[in-house]
Amino acid sequence: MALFLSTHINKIDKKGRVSVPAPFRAELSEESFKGIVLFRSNIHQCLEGFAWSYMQEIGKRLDNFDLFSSEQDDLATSIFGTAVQLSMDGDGRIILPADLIEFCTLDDRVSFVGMGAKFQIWNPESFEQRREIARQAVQSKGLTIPKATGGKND
Amino acid sequence: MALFLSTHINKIDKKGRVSVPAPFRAELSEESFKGIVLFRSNIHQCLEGFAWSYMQEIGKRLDNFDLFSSEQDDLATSIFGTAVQLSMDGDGRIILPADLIEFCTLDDRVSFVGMGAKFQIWNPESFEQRREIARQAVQSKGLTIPKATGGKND
DNA sequence: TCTTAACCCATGTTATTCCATATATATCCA
DNA sequence: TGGATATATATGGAATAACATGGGTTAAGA
Repeated sequence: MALFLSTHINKIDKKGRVSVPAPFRAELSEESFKGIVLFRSNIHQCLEGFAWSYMQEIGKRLDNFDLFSSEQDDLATSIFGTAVQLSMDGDGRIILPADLIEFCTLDDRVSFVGMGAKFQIWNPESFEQRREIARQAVQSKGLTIPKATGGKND
Repeated sequence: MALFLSTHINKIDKKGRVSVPAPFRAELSEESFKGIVLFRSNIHQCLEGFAWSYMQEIGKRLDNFDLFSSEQDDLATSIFGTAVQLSMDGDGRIILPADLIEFCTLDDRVSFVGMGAKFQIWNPESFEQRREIARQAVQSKGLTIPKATGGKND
């Protein structure tokens, strides 16, 4: 499984292109589709990015719902219907669609934030505030990572 | 299996032709029949679109009902009875039959909405409302993607 | 004959590919 | 250790290809 780490800030050129950070590209190199899948976060004013195989996994799980059930329909609409698949050029760049740039009010620079299996794309200034809020939440609530459960992924 | 992603808005020309989005065409390229199957949604004012091979999957699932049961009969009628098989021209366009255009009150533009294994065809304005309703349903009902269950697809 | 669908080609726009360069990091040799 | 040389990365721009769309022409069917 891909593991995205650290925060990288890159520039958007006037054609809307951004370099995907090289360490992220390395994580994606084993994928059959060498590109990323983005969609709007429901919580923050940012984008969530995944590897293609992760979307296939979600697709399989959605198959566990009855076809045409309202649950399946709602989830598929809000997940697959709003996702965008972006391929990379030979230099590891993607083109951010205008509506997504607008959604997270990006200017000329973006932060790629590693979140483990996924990553987020932020306006660098917005992310600095978000980082501080997250840090305080972890501290005040005493949040910790749950222990391994011996599940299927071990 | 084909995986349809994202929402693409295309135009209907005065001859009734619409381009199937190129990424969708790519997903269909491995099919023996390079075209799509459409039928009326039972839930929404939209069309359900599938690759030919997935119609066979639907047939299999219908077998889980008792043959001659009223449920089986109703579903088979509304799905297979109304389905139309549309082939694409050399430029990847289909011609939407007039009764289907009327059913989802399409004007001059259509939204192709990726839903994973299937896709939907909407009037773009109607779909924007539908998208928002789906988003709220996912949030308010707390819908999540189920964990893999070790079913037949693993 | 008239209508409709299939086929072919043209065009503007957008995305992709290719190449060039600057900067930073890593490597190597003295 | 220090300096010179490679390598990787990010970024900019130009050439090329793909795509959606429009129109015309032919073939088929009622």
